[in-house]
Amino acid sequence: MPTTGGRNPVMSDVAKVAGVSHQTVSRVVNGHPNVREETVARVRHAISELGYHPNSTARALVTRRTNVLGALAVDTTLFGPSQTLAGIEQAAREAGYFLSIVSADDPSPDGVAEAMDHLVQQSVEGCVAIAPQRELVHALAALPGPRPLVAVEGGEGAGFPVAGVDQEQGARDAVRHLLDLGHRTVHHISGRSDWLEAEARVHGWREELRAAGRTVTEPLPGDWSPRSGYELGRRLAELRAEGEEVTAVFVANDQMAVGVLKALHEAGLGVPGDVSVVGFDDIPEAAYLTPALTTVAQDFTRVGTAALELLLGALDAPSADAPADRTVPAVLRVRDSSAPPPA
Amino acid sequence: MPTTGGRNPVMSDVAKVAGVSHQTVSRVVNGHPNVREETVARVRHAISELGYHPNSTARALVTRRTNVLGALAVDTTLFGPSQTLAGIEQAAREAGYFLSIVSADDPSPDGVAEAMDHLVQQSVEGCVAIAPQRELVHALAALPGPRPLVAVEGGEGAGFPVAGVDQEQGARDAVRHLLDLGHRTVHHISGRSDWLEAEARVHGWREELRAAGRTVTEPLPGDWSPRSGYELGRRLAELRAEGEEVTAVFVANDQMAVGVLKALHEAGLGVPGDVSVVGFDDIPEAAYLTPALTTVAQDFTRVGTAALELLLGALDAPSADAPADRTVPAVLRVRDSSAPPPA
DNA sequence: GGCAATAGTGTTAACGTTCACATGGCTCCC
DNA sequence: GGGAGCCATGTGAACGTTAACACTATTGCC
Repeated sequence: MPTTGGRNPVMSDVAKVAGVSHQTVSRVVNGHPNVREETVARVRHAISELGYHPNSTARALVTRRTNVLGALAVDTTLFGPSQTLAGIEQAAREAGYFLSIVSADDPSPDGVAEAMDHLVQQSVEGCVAIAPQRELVHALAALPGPRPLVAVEGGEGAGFPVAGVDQEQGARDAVRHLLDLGHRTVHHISGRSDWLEAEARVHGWREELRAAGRTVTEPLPGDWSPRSGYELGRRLAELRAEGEEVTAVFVANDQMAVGVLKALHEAGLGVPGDVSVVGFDDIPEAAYLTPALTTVAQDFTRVGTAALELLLGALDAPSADAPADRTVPAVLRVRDSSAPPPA
Repeated sequence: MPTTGGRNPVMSDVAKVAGVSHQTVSRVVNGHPNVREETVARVRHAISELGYHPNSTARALVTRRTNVLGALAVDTTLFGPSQTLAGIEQAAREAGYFLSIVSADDPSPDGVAEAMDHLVQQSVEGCVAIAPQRELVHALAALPGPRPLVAVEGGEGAGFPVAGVDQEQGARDAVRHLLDLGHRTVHHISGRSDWLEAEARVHGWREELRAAGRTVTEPLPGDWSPRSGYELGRRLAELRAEGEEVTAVFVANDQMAVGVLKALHEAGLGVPGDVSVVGFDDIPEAAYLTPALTTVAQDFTRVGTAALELLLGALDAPSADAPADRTVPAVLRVRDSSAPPPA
């Protein structure tokens, strides 16, 4: 049993054992065609005997390909981003890439710059950024960060391809559903105003109401948290107590919807008897809330996969052609929290 | 303005511009002390003029340090793992390491082997594995994967250090809280039986009841999902209808607790009036459920940080001394879903 | 004033791969 | 029978960095 004296075995060790040149070992390792079958076998044997595995660093140095992609993540405490990240990881691995992640808790230009610098230092070949905030997208576009870059939920016109769910269509579907049930208008509790998704949902909601010629109320500004949902749910109950017609509310995410349900319940309002509630995201708990929440599902895994496809496309064709975007449809899941308005 | 003709600038380009040797550039880049201040300035200027940044691959090749740590993640759809991952990432970055993640959707030996191989190929310097399942821990221990390795929530005796929350203490606190309220015994809805955390919570629950001399009922086996919580919640209601004394239930995670609340509500049982419910995890929604859920909070970020500290320790002192573990306390958060039993 | 230590810099050789090219030996075909 | 072409293999030079050592001034000290 040959050994390499404590040292990790390298190609020339294998070569010596197999009685060939290091180059032939390289050919075997990389599946090059023109190697005699018997030689391949001898090299393979030497490899397993020594426990050799190729040094990716040396390979990367000479090929100028690190095989590493970067991912910028924000707020992975939220359901969406963490799911998307999982989708990206899976797709990256399938494509034979490694994925290095860095999170920017802080969407300020400085925070993003630091995070991106971390990726550049690592010589990533490309990067996908989960960039739900307007400020972050701008910081990203201005920065000399890693390229190519694709964004998730980044909004158009940023100068790089974007993959995301059709937020506006999802919002319109939610509103249409409520109008179809007979509600005269739909209130809205919105997400953090600096998030593009929040904005798109507000826009979809408003446009669908406008198209139907309904009253458009002022959206109640939340911050995605259950707490803010709870507070705005109370506000909604107050409005109703003051005589405003509040029979349906479209809440910008499920976490806030949880808070809304609690607030309405505490105010003695039945859901969906008095008020219908529709959320967004379809978190795993949604179907098991009381009442089961009608919501708009986003296929985050598909978004992650789509983002990676865009990135791989950009890597294959480094031409500076117009960035094509990829949009995944949102789908409404009707459950028990929406019903016709009280008679 | 000097350029390098399309090529990425390398050290010798900087050296030429600054009128020094490449070695001096290296010294400046690495903050070596013995360089004249004026030279440093000249080199720095050349660096920014050329937009040079050091090639991490070449550096890694010669120093034999990749500066990359690996993380094996399972089921990042769950709240705990995704939070922990975020904690690990943050700690890794602060320590100057890159983090490469790989997820094993499949805890079988093959799936783990493949995931680990991916990390080995990348020459990670160490690895932290989020290994909540018994099978996974064993696969990990048997595998010739990356070393050093630390596990999160892996249970002891696996042969590598483990960081985790004190599940058993958390479970005992939950049970004690319910007993203190006056309940004669506490039922338990458990997590997936192949998860070590599930087992530890069952154990803590059982021991606390035993220590108090109370009846220990058969745990109802769930799978962490809201759906299973719902189904077992119905089962619980049935048991009660059949005359069994069911006044308190300790549910192994909050997601299942959501389902339990729904099932009890549908069965016409009040929480906490008829039945008290205590969860585990303290997901963001917990405080805004109806009623606000009493639960046991886990500080996942701290667990991630602790795991990374263990890993860094192992990297510094590669001696094969006994692996020390790190345990983070769980803390009970009393809210509205627990109260004294009905009179 | 001389000798050792030290600050500042340069030269050369690794690190472990892949790439480009060279070298034989063989087959094929006119 | 002799060159064109292919197969199987080897040789040497990259890739861009850091480590080791060598070298020259300068300083400190008796």
